[in-house]
Amino acid sequence: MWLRRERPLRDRRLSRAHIVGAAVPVLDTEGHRGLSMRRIATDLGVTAGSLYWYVRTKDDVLELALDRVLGEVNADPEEPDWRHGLAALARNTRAMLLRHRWALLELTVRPNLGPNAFTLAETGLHLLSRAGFADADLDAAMATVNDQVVGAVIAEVAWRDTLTRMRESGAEWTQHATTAYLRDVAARHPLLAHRMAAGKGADVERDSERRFEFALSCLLAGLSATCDATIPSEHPQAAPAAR
Amino acid sequence: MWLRRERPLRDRRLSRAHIVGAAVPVLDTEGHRGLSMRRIATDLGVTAGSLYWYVRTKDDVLELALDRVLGEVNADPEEPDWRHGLAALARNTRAMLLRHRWALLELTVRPNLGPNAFTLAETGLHLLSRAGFADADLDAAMATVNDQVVGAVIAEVAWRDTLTRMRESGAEWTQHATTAYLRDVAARHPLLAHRMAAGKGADVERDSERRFEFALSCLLAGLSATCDATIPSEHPQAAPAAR
DNA sequence: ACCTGAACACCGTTCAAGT
DNA sequence: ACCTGAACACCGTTCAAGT
Repeated sequence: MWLRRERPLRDRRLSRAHIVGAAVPVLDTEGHRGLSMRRIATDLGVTAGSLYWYVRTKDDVLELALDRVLGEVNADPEEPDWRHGLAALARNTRAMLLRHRWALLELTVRPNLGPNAFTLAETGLHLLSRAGFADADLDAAMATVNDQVVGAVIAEVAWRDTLTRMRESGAEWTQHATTAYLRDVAARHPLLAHRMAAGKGADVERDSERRFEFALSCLLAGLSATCDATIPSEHPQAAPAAR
Repeated sequence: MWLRRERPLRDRRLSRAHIVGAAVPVLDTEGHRGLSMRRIATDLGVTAGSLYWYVRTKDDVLELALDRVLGEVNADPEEPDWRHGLAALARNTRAMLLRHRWALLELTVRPNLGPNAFTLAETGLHLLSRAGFADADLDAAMATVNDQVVGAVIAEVAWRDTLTRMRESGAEWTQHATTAYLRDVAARHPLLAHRMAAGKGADVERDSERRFEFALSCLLAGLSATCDATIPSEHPQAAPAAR
């Protein structure tokens, strides 16, 4: 996609920018299911076939849409404390992904070669290199943080979506078949049962954030320990100050 | 899905087991794109409509297929060293996901309520509880490990898939447009450029494993530090032995 | 109870033909 | 150069009708 330059413009009514501009709102409000080439076309007052003048497949549209929303994430590569910088980057990414939930799938289905993706990667690398990582470890550390964020938000979104879906289709938790199935599960899995009981009246919003922060501090502690072990002369402090 | 019990059998030619038995091989060899209700039906010598007697939507089929392959992951909840136990669970999960790449999408698109999913969750919780985690922290720790594994394998698979796709469609790395685009990117992003240069002749297989192990040890170090901080009386050892 | 056959309402993509 | 209109080859799902 990013290799195919947009055609020079003359008297046209469309452009890639127009197409993503139409696609993103549809994705935000109706999800992947709601987006079709025909839908984008009619929103732009045009025929479905026309889009193929600007874009080779529907996947191209999604790739463009992803890079657009990646542009919404901002992070400061010059933040003095690399831990704070990385944490901010992670939190901002999470917030963006919660605004554009469809983007998670695009982010994960292929590597990301758009300009905004590269910019974000560079600031992440910059922060981690200042932490003392280099070469293969720099790659690995960056990947670890990214993967944690993506994995966490994926799980969070999946959970939130089913909760709202269940709210829409009536409170199925209290259905007979459901309680029977869950009782069966609980009987076989004591720890799971204990956790399920605790999660009954939980606040999804707060819990998700707690978990995200737990994972983040856990990971930063692990990264600190790892880079201190590799380059012990870098940070001659008393304690790595986890959390 | 898991709430709708299978109908009692009489003289039928089909069952849910038959359906997943037909679906999984198609998914393994041809991916999501290759799987359609009509395809499953013809493979079973039957009409597409028939499947809807056993299953309510195509999503049900995918949910069943996911739980089947989750059953391939084995892990020992009684492993004495919880770190070893968790690492093994993580590695086995990764291996399974590399065998059934389509499963990643299913795993992430909704929470997972099949019997095999519950069993795996229980052994993970068991290992972490023996590490000293409890209540909300137990949840969070489990989620952190899961999310790391899922996030890492997603990125790995996305990367591998594009590599093979590029191999199939001719070596596009050396195309003029590609090199121009990448040179442009490299000019703007020094650290990225450095890493891209290093990744030229890399071995994907080995690198993926290295990264996975890096993330794993990083995370286990972070978890050890966290639980030692919470319950310092639990493990009165000299050092947490990271890596 | 279980399965067929045909239909419905969609898809993404292609491509001649117009302007 | 850019867009239309119509077609192609598919989808998932429904449902009367058969057995």
